[in-house]
Amino acid sequence: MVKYSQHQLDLAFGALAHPIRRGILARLSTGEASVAELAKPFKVSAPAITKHMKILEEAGLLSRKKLGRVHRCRLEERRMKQAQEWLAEHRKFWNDKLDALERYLKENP
Amino acid sequence: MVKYSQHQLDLAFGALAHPIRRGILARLSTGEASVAELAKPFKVSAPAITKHMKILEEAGLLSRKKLGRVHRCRLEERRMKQAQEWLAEHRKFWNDKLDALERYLKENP
DNA sequence: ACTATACTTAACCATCTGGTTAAGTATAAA
DNA sequence: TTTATACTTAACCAGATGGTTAAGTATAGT
Repeated sequence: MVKYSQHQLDLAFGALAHPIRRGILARLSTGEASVAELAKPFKVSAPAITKHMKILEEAGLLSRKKLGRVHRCRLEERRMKQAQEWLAEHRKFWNDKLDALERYLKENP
Repeated sequence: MVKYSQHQLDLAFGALAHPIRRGILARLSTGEASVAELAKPFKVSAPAITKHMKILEEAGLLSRKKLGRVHRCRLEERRMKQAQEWLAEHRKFWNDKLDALERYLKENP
């Protein structure tokens, strides 16, 4: 069952594969922000942030509009949800296994 | 709140960012398999599969033991769960937004 | 008009990814 | 013992990632 474009999932998971980009997404999950605000916690150059933004944007996880010279950024929840759902599709199996694993670990500490 | 090594998450999400590797994981979620069995659905060379296996293994998503000349592969549920949980940590926010989005889309088709 | 701010683009570099073919190792089967 | 099977390693290549510095564009403030 292929619900979403494999390529979109590639881009979404690839975008999640870097701590700066996950940090940006985490920050955005609490509300919109400018590029400068998103960049603040990280000690890399501005162009490095621009590149991360581009990867997030091309993955469809983030969108923005320019207000004056400030770029107002927001999460794109739909694409984010698709990544979540790929994992969720398999969660039943994994959870079955995890339940067994956790029982085992409880009984064999 | 950083529950897991950022680096481990990098590797896990990076490993999820390729359709062949997601296919391998999906197959493994239904039970153990040999490398040849995992490779079967994909029309790439054996060394290409070896590399995908290595990426999955280094991400901690997959383990194996050698029985004779066959490598028996299985999912590593714990690491898989860590990736799931990073998303889950943010799901509350996202779901709030998604709920709002879906209400909006229902009312503004 | 000038200067500072917010951000991007260009050019460069090292490393990783994702594929190939050819060759190698270890086990099983004949 | 010879051969086939299961898989890996080596060597190569193209393209993407992730960082840098230097320079550019557009808007805002003085």
